[in-house]
Amino acid sequence: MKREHPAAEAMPARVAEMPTWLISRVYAHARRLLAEGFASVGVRGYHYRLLAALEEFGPASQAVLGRRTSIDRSDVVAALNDLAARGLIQRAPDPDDRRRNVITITPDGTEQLQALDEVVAGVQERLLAPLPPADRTQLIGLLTRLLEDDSEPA
Amino acid sequence: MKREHPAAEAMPARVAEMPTWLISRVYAHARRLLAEGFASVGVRGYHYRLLAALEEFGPASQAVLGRRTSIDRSDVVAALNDLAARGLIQRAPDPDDRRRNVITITPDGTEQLQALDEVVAGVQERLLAPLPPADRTQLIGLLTRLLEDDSEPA
DNA sequence: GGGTTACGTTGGTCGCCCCCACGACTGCCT
DNA sequence: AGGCAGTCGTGGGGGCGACCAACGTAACCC
Repeated sequence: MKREHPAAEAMPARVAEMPTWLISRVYAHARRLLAEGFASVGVRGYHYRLLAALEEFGPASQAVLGRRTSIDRSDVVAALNDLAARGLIQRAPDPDDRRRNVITITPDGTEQLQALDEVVAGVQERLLAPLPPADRTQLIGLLTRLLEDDSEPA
Repeated sequence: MKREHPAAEAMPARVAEMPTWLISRVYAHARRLLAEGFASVGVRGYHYRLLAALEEFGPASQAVLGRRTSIDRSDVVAALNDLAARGLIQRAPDPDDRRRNVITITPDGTEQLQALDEVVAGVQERLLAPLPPADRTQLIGLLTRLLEDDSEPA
């Protein structure tokens, strides 16, 4: 009955309360939860983000998608290949700019996305479970502020 | 003058405020800062964690080190190889248990660790820069609570 | 028209996390 | 004493997320 993970033991003190460490732990936890949820549908984070961007902003070029989702151009290609292979998106050359592809989400894609939305919502809930609503907004606010000042003013 | 990163553009709304997303962004940010800091010394997160564990708890077997730092046994081997090659740690067979190696941090290792400690402290500062002290403790508290209830009570 | 910029794509790297299998060895239990 | 369970070090593999370099094509702008 003692399966569990290798057993945590004790972490070096200087690390235990280090924000970067806490972040990475929470990240690992979140990623795990997401992976669990996505696994059932055979999908990864990249796929979800791309589908979401497509559904919210409509058809777009791969480069734009990449910028919107913070995914590298290269990785967008691969992820879209996967999605196209499953018929969740459609790739067509842009008549107005022959360098581009216009990516469109298909009905199947929209459907899949809705299912994923529920999965993701469940994950948020599971992740934040230990916090009462007020603290959740607090946390979201704090995290957001960490990112706002991200760009170096220099 | 606007080379920057690809340029953020706009994120899908359903994702933008999603805790898992914020976490992953903050994590990416933190990781970058750490990587920058560590790069100058040619060291990675694993190395730092191991050195810290050695300095705080004293010599230990590789398995114990792995448990203390949450690093997989396999990865501990590789990281220790690196550290040993630089003379920052020393590997010796344990006379009391011939399955084990006893890992000891060398004076050079301690020295290196101190340098790294400063680097890491600087990174924490840079990461939390947008937040006043009160909010920093708030954040740390919230993150910690997300982790506490991590293990399923079952 | 010629230089610069943007696009899609290929093909890598790296950090971190994780699993499996093996041989060597210990420890415990009977 | 003998045997089985469990540990330890090690090597192998894989996966995900982020990132970078380079190319050929096409558009842009002066």
